[in-house]
Amino acid sequence: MPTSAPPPNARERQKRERRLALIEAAQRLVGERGLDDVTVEEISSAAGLSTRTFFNYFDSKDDAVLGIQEIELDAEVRAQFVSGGPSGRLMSDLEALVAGFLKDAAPNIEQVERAMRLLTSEPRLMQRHVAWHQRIVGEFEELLSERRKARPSPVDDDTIGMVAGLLMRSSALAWARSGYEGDAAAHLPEAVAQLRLLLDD
Amino acid sequence: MPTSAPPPNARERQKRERRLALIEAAQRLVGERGLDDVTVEEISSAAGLSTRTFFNYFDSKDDAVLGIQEIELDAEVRAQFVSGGPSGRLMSDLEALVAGFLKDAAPNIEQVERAMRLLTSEPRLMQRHVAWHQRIVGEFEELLSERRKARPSPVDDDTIGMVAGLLMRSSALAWARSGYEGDAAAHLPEAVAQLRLLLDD
DNA sequence: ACTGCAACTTGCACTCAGTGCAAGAATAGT
DNA sequence: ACTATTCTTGCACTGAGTGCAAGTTGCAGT
Repeated sequence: MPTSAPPPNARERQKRERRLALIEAAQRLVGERGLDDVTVEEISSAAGLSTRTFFNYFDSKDDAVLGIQEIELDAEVRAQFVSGGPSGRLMSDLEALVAGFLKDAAPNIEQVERAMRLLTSEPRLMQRHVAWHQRIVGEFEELLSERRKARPSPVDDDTIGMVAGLLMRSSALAWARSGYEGDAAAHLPEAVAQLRLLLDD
Repeated sequence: MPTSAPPPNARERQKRERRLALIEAAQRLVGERGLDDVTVEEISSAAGLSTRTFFNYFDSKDDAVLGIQEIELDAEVRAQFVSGGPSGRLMSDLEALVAGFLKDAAPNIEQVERAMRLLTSEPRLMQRHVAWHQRIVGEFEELLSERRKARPSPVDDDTIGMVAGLLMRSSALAWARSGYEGDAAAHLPEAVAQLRLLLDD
C-alpha cells in the first residue's frame, strides 16, 4: 500500500467536484427553504446534473444535505489498537482510536458547519446523522472484539463501544462550540474529564 | 390527574386492537420476507384495514414494524428529578430517571423481542430505533436543564444526557441477553458498574 | 329510541424519493 | 485512431407517504 496516492485523473477530479457541487446546492436550497420543500430534481439541476446522476453520488437526499461520507480509519492506528496498543491502557487507547476517527471526520469545515446548523431544525437529518454516528460505534465494537484476543477486558464491547461513541460526540460538540477551531480531537481529554467527574458523583 | 383511568370505551379498545394487529402483521410479514419485500398495503390488508388507515396509526412503515411509541415518564419521577431529587446525588438520580423510562418501554415483550430480532438484519429499522433512542436522550437533556436550576452540576447536559442514554441502552441489552426476564431496570446497577470499571482503566 | 355531532375509515389522486435499464457520451489506455 | 471501460441521462416505474372529501361508526344527550 503506497503512502502517496497517484495524481487524480480527470474522472476522479470531476467526481469530487460534482459531489461538492451537489452538497453545496443541497445545503443552500435546504437552508433557504427547508428540507421538505426542496426536491432532488432541484438540487441536481442547481448542480448541473440529472436526478439520476444524483443517486450515483448519494444514497439519499439526506446524505447529500449532510455531505455524509464514510470515514476510513488509518491502517496504522487500526493495527495498533487491535494488537493491544498504543499504551496498553484501555481508556487511553480508546482516546487514540477516537482521535483516529475524528481526524478525517470533517474534510470540509464549511460544509460541516452548515450541515450541523441544519440538524437543529430538521429531525430527519438528525436521524440520519445519528445513524451515521451509530455506524461508527459499530466499528468501535468490531475493533474491540478483535483487540480482545490480544488484550481482554472485563468490560463488555457494547459498553466500551458506546463510551467511545460518547467521547467522539462530546469532542465534536465541544469543537463546534469553539467555532470549529483547531482539531476536534483536541477536546478529547476534556470529554474524558467530564465523564470521570460525573462518575465520581 | 386521577390515578385510575376510566374504562376504555369501544373507540379506544378498537384503536388499541387495530394498532396491535398492524404491528403483528408487520412483524410477521417482515420476519418472513424482509423489510423491502413487504408493502404497507400488504401489512394493512393482513390486519384488515386500508393503507390510508395504516397511516392514521403509524407515521411510517418502520414505526409499525418496530411497534414504536412514545414513552410517557411518570409525572412524580419527573418532578422529583427536576427538583434535585430523589437522593441529591447525580449518578444515583440518573439511575432513578432511566429506570422511570425503562418502566414502560416494553409494554408487550413478545413484540419487543421480535422487533429486536429484526433490527439485526434490517439497517433501516436500526436507524429508526436509534433515532427513537436519541429522542429520549433529548428528553434527558431537557430534564437536566430544568434540574440545573435546583441543583447545578459541573458536567454539561450533553455529556450527562449521553451517559443516561448509555445506561439505558446498556441495561436494555443486558435485559435482552437475559431472555427478557424480570425488569430491564434491574440491570442498571451492573451497567453503572461496567462504566466505572472502564473509567478506572 | 332518536338525533346530532365528533371521530374515524376509506378511496382516490397525487407527489416525490428512489431504482433498473439501455442508449449515448466521455475518459483512459494502447 | 481505435477499443474498452466508465459514466450520464432519459425514461418508466414502484411504493411510501399525504391531502381531501364522502361515507360510516361511536358517543352523549334528550
